[in-house]
Amino acid sequence: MSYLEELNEVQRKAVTHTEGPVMVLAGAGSGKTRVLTYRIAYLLESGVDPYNILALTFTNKAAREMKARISKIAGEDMAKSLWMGTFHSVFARILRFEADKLGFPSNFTIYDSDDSKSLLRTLIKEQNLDDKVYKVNQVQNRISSAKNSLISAEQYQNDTFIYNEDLQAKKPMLGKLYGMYVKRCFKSGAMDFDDLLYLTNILLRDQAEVLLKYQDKFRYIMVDEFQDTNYAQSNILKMLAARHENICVVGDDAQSIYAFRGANIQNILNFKNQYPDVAIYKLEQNYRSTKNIVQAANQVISKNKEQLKKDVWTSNADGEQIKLVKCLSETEEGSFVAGEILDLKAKESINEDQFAILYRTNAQSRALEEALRKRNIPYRIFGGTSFYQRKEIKDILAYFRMAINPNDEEAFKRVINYPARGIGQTSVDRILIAASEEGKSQWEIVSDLEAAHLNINTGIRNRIKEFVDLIKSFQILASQDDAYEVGNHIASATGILKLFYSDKSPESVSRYENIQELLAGMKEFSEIPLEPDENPEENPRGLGSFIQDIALLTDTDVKDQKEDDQPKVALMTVHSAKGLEFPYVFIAGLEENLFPSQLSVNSRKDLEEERRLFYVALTRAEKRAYLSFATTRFRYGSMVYSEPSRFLSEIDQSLIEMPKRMSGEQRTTSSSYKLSRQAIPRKLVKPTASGNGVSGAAMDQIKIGTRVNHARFGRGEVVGLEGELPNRKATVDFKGIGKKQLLLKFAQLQIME
DNA sequence: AGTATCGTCGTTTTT
DNA sequence: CGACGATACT
Repeated sequence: MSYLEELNEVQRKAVTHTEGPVMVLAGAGSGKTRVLTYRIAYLLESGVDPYNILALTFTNKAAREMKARISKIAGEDMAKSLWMGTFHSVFARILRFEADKLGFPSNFTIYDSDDSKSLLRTLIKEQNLDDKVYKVNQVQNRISSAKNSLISAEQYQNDTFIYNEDLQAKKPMLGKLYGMYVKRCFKSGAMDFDDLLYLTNILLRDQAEVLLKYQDKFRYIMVDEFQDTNYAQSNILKMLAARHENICVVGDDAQSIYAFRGANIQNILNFKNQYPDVAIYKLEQNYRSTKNIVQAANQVISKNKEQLKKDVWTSNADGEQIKLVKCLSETEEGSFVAGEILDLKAKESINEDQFAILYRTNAQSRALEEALRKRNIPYRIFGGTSFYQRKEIKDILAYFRMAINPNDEEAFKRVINYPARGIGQTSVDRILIAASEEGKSQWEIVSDLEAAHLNINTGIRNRIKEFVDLIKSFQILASQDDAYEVGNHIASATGILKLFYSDKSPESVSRYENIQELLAGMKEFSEIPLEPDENPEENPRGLGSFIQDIALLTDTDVKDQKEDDQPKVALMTVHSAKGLEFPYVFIAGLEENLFPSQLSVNSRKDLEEERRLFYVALTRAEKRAYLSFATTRFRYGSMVYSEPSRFLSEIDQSLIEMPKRMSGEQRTTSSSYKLSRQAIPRKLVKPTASGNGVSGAAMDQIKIGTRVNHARFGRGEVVGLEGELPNRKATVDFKGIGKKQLLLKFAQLQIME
């Protein structure tokens, strides 16, 4: 086991201490991933069956990378059989096995957060609630945190404390919404992200034999980024580990940055209360950064009250001072960053992939991107709208979902009249009402039209039947063929492909390309050779497996098909930079109310999380860190003045250097900047309807040759008439505009004397 | 029925 | 400012 020699003493102890509860407190850059990897390899070499090891990571990417490294040490076969993945993906897998015990189909859909929102929007409307009071995002948050705290809808509704909270917030119906939301998801055979954790808890809590089975299976449990687990997650761990207690959690309380998502820093702070005989190893030697960076980061984090004591140090060189840059605007900030990158590339031949630009909010990326683009610096943005969230992709995925689970209400909503097949809003609403009255899903209503009490005419009835037949044909294909064949068929049979192919507008071209990219991904998926443990009967390369596979992917996991090998500057939020490292790091927008965020400055707890976030940002840097702030910045469309972030003053001045500003040293003394240049709201000049429109009675007075006036097109002469009243259409030749066809009942034409 | 325009809202952060 | 949902229009 030669790799043990690559470890320092504490690392080696953490790796070889395999029995009983272990907590590894790993400072930034202290070789945490290496410890986890080697620990798993060590277990395997000690004869532990890979099937008995569960390793949970925070991102799919981390899981993939770790698997790759274990393959190298312990062999591919071993690595393949490990249960390794994110909480969500591992427990989704288990839930599929055990779905029937919860009354769910094993091919349940996973609602992403847009699907949940859409369902909530529907429910709010159905209940005739004011959507200004019941804001979808807030409702979703409330339900999400209830689930993360393992509070069921019934408990929620019966809890007077919660009810009073909601009452005070003037939202007494939240409990009811929660209950309805759960019911509708159930009826749709759908789980949202939180359900994957919540329902796993329910499953393990209520089904003793299931719990026993997985307790026995997962004899060794390892958890990465433990500081970011929430109650639902830590409770799963507690239950699973209760039998063997071979649980090893790795984390850094100083890097806990997901409290907003329910992550509870107390999980790590209290781990030793839960397991009194826990062995704690502190990895304090940083191998990543220079002394200056480590020291600056330590100074920052020391301002936090809530933390476990740790002493991060490094034997690396002192390195350079941290560069602090003041800019006048976000544009100038972008110019500085881009200019600096060009400079370093030219003078020290540093490649683009050595740089990362980090920011607090995604909205900041725009100005930075523009600056890079202007100078032709290749870059790649992580985050933002993911490939799978694009409309054209979600639409076609909705057909895939219908083929696998037609009860999926959100998918149904998307495809019932897309592409347009003449089933209008009114008919869709009637189907929805019928479904809710009869306690069925919308699919159950339309697939048995004869039985349903639907007030719709035969024309629409037939179109619905065609739709049902179409979906049924997809279902049959999906059960037999591989994902690529079915996907290809659906793309053409629905007419979606043609829709974008025939239109040559740039958006359509790009949508067409995106669909082709999706199909290429499906092809790749379908061609993966079968594993010995996969049952061909279950069509493991079919559409169902495909959509299950991609449901939990984020954009950082998606391989960009257009990716070339050209090195690129990385742009991302600090959150998505967690776990990564770069030689040169720019942290942009270090301003009060931005970093720390405006929403966090009023509470010590939130502020401490912002500080940890800054700590994470700073500790990504290996060689050099740039901190920049702008004195003015556009926000909500108007310019605001900003103060430098308080975090900047938490670093000792001796570690900081303010380099001379690059280009044109504009003086900031000009008092003209004091004048607030508030954006003046555009005055809207409403074209007032002049005179009365032509009423029903007057419509028949319009003849060919009648001279008329139109509010927008001005004066013209009627040159043609067709159709019967009240739906008569007139062709009017407008002066200087040309002929227009207008429906008389809408056009509000004024007859000229 | 489908499109253009209007109006509102928001910004953390993501599995 | 920009995205997106609601509405107004044809």
